[in-house]
Amino acid sequence: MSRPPARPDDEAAFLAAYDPREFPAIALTVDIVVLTMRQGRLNVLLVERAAPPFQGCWALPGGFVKAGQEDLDEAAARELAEETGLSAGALRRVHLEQLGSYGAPRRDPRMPVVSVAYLAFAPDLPDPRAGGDAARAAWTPVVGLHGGGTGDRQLAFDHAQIIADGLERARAKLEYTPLATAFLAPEFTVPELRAVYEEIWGEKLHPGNFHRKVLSVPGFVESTGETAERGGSRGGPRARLYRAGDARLLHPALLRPDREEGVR
Amino acid sequence: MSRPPARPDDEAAFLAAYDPREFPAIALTVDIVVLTMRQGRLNVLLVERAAPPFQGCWALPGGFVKAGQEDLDEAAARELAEETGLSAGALRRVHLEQLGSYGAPRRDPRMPVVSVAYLAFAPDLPDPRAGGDAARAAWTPVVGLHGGGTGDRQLAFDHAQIIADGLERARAKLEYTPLATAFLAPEFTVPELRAVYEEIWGEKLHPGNFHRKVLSVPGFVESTGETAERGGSRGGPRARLYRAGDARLLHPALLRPDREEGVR
DNA sequence: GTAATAGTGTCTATCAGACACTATGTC
DNA sequence: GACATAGTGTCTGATAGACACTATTAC
Repeated sequence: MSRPPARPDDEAAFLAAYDPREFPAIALTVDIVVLTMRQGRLNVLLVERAAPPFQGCWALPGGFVKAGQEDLDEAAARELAEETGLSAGALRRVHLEQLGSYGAPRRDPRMPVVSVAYLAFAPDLPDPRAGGDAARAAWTPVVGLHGGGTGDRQLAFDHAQIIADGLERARAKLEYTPLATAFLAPEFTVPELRAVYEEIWGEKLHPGNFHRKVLSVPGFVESTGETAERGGSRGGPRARLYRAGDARLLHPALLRPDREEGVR
Repeated sequence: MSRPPARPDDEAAFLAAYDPREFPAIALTVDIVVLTMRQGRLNVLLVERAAPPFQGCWALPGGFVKAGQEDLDEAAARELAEETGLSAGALRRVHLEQLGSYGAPRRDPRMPVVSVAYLAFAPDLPDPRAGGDAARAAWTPVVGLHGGGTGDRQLAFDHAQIIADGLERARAKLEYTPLATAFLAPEFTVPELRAVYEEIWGEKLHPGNFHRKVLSVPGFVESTGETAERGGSRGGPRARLYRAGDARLLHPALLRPDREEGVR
């Protein structure tokens, strides 16, 4: 596709037609819902805000987009690297995708700010480091986070909604993609994979049927020929080890149980 | 969720920390992929640009977001109404959802512009009206549009990619939602519904199996008790009429045939 | 009449899920 | 030894798709 070069005339014409009252200054940020599994529980990365607004509240990691210097995906990857302190190599094992954009008129009390939210699936990562305008950064268990219970950390802006949307996207993605493996080490067992599904879907799955199903989907996992060092935490034989396969979509998909309810 | 009111201090502090070189001015637009069925073919709404850049090229309808005055969804609905000339009532029958955001560094040669793309499914609509910076507006058959063939209209910016992403989203949505009915009149026949699937998926479906499948999915369609005025265009009995049901998701889903290929 | 279509019946291969069972580990 | 777990076998009900068939309509 050919693209005409920028000409000063164009920009001048554009700026002349630009009415600041109709199009006031707007800021663009990326915010990232980074999900990981720690001790078998789903965690999300949060930072404590050191400055107003929402000072002292917890928020998603993120920052302003360097307009014109980076693509949105690059901005998200940059913020992710900055907030987690991950090397470029470790980042390659993290799945990152765009979740959606949020632009309610007064979601930021200072000025119009539109946030492009991203969703990341990561294996167990080291503790994050605080930095920039964050007082602290911490992995936070997802359970109860969006329920509004008394123990909840108060979330800034509309980040509770963004997290809820990210969790729903994650639940759906496990159905038809092999991305559950992104939460695990490069080599993993089928019971470990099942634990990821059970934690994110919030439901116990049948061990035998799950095992057979995973192995029957072409390209989901491939055997390493090895077995785990130890058996299950409470006994049982040592499980076989697998790597992620080359499939990008699961056929047939692993469907969540129950979904008859809540469909209407 | 409590939200502190905007305080002048906050804004001043923010602007003081704002480095224009690091965060140059950025503009935000919404662009809409409006899909409809006309004479049995899938069409997308395009406008011809009357001003540089890409003067004379065709582009998606859209415009600048009125920052701080409207949500992104509202901006998309407003642009859709402006470009199609639809009444508020007619707009209620149009499905509108966010598709994704596009922010490659020099996608607009004038200045950094991030576009929040939306996807709309509409029944057969009247001819659009041109307006604003559009010389013309026209429904354009989708076939061959993204193939880069000789007959293609040259598309501005990255709109060819946005349309391709919208089409892929549409294909997926037909699988697990009843949104194919959004392309049809309030009352429709099963063969008409099948024609929508065949056109968007680009595959012929088995008439008998499709018919039984649609009626077996709870809440997909509900009978009106009436039958169509005429039989098929080339003969056959008159089909029964249905309305869209109350399901928001299809269970079980209507899966596309073939997908074994291209999965890896 | 001819040909195409709407809709139903039927058969088969596949799949999801329930249940049973053995072998192998932890404690 | 007690008990939980990994993995396999088997059965059943649901489903997708192929095929056949009848009735109805346009031309």
